[in-house]
Amino acid sequence: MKEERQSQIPEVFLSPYDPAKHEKRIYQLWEESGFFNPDNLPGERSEPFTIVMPPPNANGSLHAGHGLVFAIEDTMMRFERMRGKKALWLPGADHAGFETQVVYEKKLQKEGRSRFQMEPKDLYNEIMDFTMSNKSIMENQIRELGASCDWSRSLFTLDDSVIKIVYDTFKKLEEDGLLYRGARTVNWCPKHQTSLSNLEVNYNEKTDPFYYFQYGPFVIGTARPETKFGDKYVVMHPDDARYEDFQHGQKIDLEWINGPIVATVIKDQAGDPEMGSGVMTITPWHSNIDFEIAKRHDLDYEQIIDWRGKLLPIAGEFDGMNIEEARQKIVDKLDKKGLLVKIDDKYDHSVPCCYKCDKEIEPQIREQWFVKMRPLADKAIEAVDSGNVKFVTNRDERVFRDWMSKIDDWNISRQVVWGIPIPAKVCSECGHGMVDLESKITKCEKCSGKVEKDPDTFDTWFSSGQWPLATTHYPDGDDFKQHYPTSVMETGKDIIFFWVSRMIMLGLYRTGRVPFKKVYLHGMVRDKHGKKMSKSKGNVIAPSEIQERFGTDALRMGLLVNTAPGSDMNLDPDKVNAYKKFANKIWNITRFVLENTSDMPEQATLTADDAENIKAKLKTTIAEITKDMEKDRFDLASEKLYHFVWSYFASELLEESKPLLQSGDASVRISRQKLLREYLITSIKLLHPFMPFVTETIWQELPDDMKDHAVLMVAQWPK
RNA sequence: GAGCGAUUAGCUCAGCUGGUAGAGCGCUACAUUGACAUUGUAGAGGUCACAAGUUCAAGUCUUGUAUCGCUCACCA
Repeated sequence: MKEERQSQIPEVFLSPYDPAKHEKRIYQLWEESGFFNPDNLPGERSEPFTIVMPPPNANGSLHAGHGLVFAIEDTMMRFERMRGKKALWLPGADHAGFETQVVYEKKLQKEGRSRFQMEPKDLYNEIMDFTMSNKSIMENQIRELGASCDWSRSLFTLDDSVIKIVYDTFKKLEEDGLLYRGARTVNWCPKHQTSLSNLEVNYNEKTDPFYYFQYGPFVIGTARPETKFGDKYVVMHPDDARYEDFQHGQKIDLEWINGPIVATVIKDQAGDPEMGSGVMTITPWHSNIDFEIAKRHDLDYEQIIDWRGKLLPIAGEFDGMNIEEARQKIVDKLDKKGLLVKIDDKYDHSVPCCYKCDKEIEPQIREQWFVKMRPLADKAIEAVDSGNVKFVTNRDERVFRDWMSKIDDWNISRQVVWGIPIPAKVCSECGHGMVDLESKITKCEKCSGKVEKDPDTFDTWFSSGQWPLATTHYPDGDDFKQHYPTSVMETGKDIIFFWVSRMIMLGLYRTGRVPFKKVYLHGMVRDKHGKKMSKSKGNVIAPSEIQERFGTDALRMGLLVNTAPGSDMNLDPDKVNAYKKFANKIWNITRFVLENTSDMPEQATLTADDAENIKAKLKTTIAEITKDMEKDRFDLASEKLYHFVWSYFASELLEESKPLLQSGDASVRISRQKLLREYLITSIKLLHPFMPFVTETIWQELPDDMKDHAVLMVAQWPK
């Protein structure tokens, strides 16, 4: 009897579900079906559903965080595709400017080379080769995660069409008076030899000595004696009674590090009477606050520290010395001169550091391109106010508004070769910058001086900020007409400022419309104890490793179940293993149902009891799951499905069916067969967005009369 | 300095609009040629951080306290 039944089911079900045996084949089936491309989808589909994929950096392998990105986005896509929408997921790869260059520099360092000994062109070409080979590895990993994106529309952030849009935006910003080139304080990394945006700077807690020096009649305090050579202005608050005898502009002769100097008294609101003695000297070239004061009073400023972190000739005998090395020597010298008042050893402060190398940032004045953010940010806030962009969590919306309300101008130029060149000329005489898309400008518009091509490249986020325009081919592309604004922007909450906010601002700026209607931000993926994954801690889990052990579906479920939107998730292999078992459970349910329903007649009717069961249990489950998914609660939907399938379908329904399937009453038996098939087909469909591989593998083995389409990916979502 | 979040079973976390607590792993006992050992059944284990308040009713709402974490800003 048993052998007889087994002979009627596909042989594949006789052994446990083995993901490695099916996943590749199934992805190929999808890709060859053409259904990743919305133009090929079956049936009439008018309503678009579009996601622009956050293009992964093409400089390495996918990490666990990417696993979460693709699990969430693919689930969204598959759900909406099955619901009959014109589903388009736009893939891409990011050249990731500075990020990639840093990765490549490390590689060069291992080989005993340095970018500073290379021709920029050679360096660029090497990084291009490196990126291209990583890109194809990465794209295969995206396929392995089951991503149902339209590869025929794939784009790279350095493609010509992308650069064209970026250049047009740059030009338009100039025309609209939103772009300027100016000498301003920038965050300079002495190691990487580039400026960084404020977002690329981390503040590290440090305890340093704090020095008090006699500066003429004043005592000044500083943690950075090495910057003090050029200090010839002494600043105090206008209302500070202790210094009311000193007049603004008053000259004072005093002895300083390298001999006598003339200091000038400046009264400015920035002087904080509470701080130390209430008096400070300023170093405008190496401090933003000091620079602001200098600008207010039209003071001189001079560079003290060079681009490599060494002292300049103004330092006299300290010329050419590293600042770390010079500090103590300068203090010693001032001490010998009797100018050292005291040293406070426990001064806690936070110092700005490069987010990549952790080396201290040296603020420097440098000519850079800046975008005026206020007008762009105001439009973005309006878009949120009017509900044109919605954040899935209120928390994200608050964070967004807060940052937007106090945004600074954006330094978009980088001294990095790996990126989109800035199409501009710079006057070698007056420093004036001119946007020059066609390279036609030969002399300065302002002073008729000689011009040179700007050697810098764009901040990678300036181009990424226009990614929704690029991927939909603004302004004439069909995808732009049909799919912009896109439906959801799903990405990590760590790049809300870097990327999400800039896309909203630049999208609004170019098109007058938001680039996406909804923002879903996921949290970070950590190790099973909630610790950040890092190579140094050795707790990094590669998605591929988990996929090999448990299968892709299990990884996806492990990432999604009970991970509330926006909250961090801890990836525990034991949890993933639970869903590996679950995949096998579905597999065996299918086996049971097929074994017991192969003789079901075509004309099967449900008994009243079974009809009632479907109405009360199956239909309500469909409704609940659908509702959760519509609210982007994939964490709840997946958990409910797990319990519905395992605790109810397998443990209860299947068990209670066993005697009924043996019933002498044919109508009872046949009804039960029909009910089980109904449950199976519905479960497989509901699970498909979450566990696409095992469900499609099963689907392909099911008899045709159970299916509404040959490919589950485009079958109809249950109602 | 400012903002945000968290605090629920041994561990890691859910609990969405308030109705006497759930999952995975772990633990204990029992079962076994059953669709499934990638198993089944049963079970132990929680004054839901603390305090006060609103309410017929609070893990869920309000306020405060403590601890942890994250983000932003910044100092001479």
